[in-house]
Amino acid sequence: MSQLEFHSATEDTRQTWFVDVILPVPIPKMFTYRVPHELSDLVQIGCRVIVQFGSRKILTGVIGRMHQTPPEKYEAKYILEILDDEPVINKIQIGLFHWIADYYMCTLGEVLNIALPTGLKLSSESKVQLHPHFEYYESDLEFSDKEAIVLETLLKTNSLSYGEISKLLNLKSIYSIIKSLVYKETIIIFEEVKEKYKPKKENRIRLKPHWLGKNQLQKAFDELASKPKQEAILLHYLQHVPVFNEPELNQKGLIKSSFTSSDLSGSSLRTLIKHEIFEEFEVIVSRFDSYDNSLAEVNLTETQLKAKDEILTSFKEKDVTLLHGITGSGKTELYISLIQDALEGGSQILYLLPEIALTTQIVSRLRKIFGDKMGVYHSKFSDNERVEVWKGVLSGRYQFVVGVRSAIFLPFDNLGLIVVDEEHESSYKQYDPAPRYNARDVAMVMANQHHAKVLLGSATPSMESQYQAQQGKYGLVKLTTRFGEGQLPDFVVADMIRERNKKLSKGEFSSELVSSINQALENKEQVIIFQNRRGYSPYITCNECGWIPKCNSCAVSLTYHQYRKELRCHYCGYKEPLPSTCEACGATHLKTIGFGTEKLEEEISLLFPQARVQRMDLDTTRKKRSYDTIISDFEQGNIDILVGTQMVSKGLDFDNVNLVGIFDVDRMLHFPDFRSFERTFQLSTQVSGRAGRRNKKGKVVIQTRSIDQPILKQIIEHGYDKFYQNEIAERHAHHYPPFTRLIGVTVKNRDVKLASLTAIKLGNLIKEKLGTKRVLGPEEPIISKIRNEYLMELTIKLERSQVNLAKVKSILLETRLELMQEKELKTSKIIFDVDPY
DNA sequence: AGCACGCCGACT
DNA sequence: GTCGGCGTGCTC
Repeated sequence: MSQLEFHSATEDTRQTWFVDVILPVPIPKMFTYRVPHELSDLVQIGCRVIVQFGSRKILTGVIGRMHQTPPEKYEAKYILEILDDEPVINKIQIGLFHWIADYYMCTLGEVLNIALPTGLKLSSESKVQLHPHFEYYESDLEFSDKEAIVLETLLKTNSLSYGEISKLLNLKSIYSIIKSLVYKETIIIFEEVKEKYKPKKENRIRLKPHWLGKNQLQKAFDELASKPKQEAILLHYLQHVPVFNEPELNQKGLIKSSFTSSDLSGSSLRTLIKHEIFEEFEVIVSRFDSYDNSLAEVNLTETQLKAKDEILTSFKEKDVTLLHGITGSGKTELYISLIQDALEGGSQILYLLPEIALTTQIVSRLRKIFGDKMGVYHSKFSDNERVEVWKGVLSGRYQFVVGVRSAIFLPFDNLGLIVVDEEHESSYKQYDPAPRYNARDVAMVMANQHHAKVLLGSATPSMESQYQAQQGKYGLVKLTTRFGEGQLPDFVVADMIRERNKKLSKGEFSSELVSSINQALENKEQVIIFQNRRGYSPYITCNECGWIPKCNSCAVSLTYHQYRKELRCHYCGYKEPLPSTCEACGATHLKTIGFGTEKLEEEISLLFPQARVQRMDLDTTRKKRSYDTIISDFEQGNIDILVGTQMVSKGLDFDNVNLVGIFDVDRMLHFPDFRSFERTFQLSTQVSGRAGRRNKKGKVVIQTRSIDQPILKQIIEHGYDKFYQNEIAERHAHHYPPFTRLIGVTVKNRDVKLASLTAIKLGNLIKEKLGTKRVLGPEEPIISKIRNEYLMELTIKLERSQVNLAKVKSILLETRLELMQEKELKTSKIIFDVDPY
């Protein structure tokens, strides 16, 4: 009793903690919860907590701040549980989250949602069960038929989720029934929380310890003398685990599955376990195989060594260095060498790659050098695997991580170097959902937090990065010689208009491309044809009336996919079978218009019947292994011609490719966007880099109808500098990045008129506040409707030096808030996209 | 974003 | 009369 009094006395003197929790909801603030005294010693910033949010929802959040100020305007709820002994997110990250939310104009919750791997998030499901004091058969209460069904089912099954009840009663809204049953105190509602991450477990078998030792084992054999099947199992065990010589090996045992693989009897094993000769136990194992370290050495060439020196010198003065290295100049070796140095220095390293460049090829190459020290963070990994990489970074197991965009969210606490390879890639920018962040740019902020260095690498640096380098903000190092004497390819531009007029072309294939392919096939060389459009044809049309099938939910024509005989919308995923007749006039002839990779593949097979053709695009690489299969088939020479989208442009080194065809450069060139030239230059240069790797000069054929475009000349001459000079002048003249900063604004509404009304009002308000010159639009985008929402766009252009960015953003957010007060416009969604791509 | 709650039209 | 639709306000 005195003990109890003593306790409560100290509790009164103890301070009550409050925590501001970041919750995965799109509300722009943290939520304050009270910490029960018994948990006071356990709360830490960065730990996950379970809290109740709203009347019933249970959520996982992360503690973002701790303090002792009770909120004034409301009573804080208690946190229900703390999930972690140690923070899963560190303080540097919390700071970064704030920066991202601020800079990219989204909420902390949205950042958390993307940052935390799904496996670390918990979700809850509302369920009901019978009230403990309620006895159905002894009750005098009146129940409706539906209520009775629910109660009777609960007697049998213990608990039901809302969804299950809804199905059971064949009703959509079950709310009133539940409310009535709760009111009658016959059921209670509870939340079931599930931890998603499950460690991988392995069942193992070992000898019970008292059998260890020669005499004991002999005894065991004696006992089993008349039971050959059991004896076989014991022998199998001893063969793999020689406990005679090393009894300590028994501790680890032998994996259970090894007993089932051969002709050993499972039931005999069970008997042996029952008779306590063997025992079964469980261990938690990693989902990743283990590897040896340092199997391979990296030897840099003289040029590479020189570049490395320059980078290191540059790092002394500047935090960011741009490495401009042409394709095939061996940037990867350079990265590896720098990473090795950083590892020895004891700091962490992050190596970012765009999705399509993070291939098995590159991972296995790195694996040979860094072995177990390296973690891989990839979107094709399962939720569980990602949690293991996350925890591996926390525990220090992975000092070095190679990963895609989202790897910037891993819990690093001591970064020394971040490498952003293919720095110009647009896939570093996340577009949907929020946060609409650019991993390259966030990486630089992150490096700043850690006092780390950033190396940006590219064969075709983005205008932004090159400009910063020119201005002296970043260091600049060039690598201009190709590895292994490789030469840059010859370029040929095929003028499709002339070819067509002179009837030289075969369909959409120029005579140049056809003869080059024939030549390559004769020489037993491989060919890559690049076409940045998947599917069979971008649309089909009726020969008679010109009808074109369109998506019902989006303002686009449906793309025809031949291998499934389907029409598909590339924006919302809608699909339907290919109609046999025109839905407008009933005519039976529908023709395909335009070339996607599928049709290209088909036409090539027809034109070159002797060649083995393979297609590589989103549709042929959906499965986890399919990408690798195609690549290794190509590597082994089982494919003569590879047709593909962007996927064929990245990081693949094939010795036997000497011809690359760019099937339709115009499509990229005429894309209505200020970056279209930059993108065309980058993509064309990257694909061209696949041609002629070793000792032999490759060839690139570019098909175009705009033969006079100066940019084609720049691609041909591989004149990055020339291209940059022209393009930077254009950007300057028209006030585009890097001279300005853009904020894209998208307005969405299911009603066309409301979408445009909102956009116009919004446009007027911001024009008033920021000046007319700084606001472009509103305009209807090329695709004016997606998933049944009509879109309108505005672009805000801000001069870099003259504008207080933070102030502009707060004006924008205020304006949105203001507009959302208007009853009519409330249904509109307004989305800001900072630094759009 | 969810979810509760309210108000309204459309059917057993 | 329910049932289900959608509009609105709130979440520590």
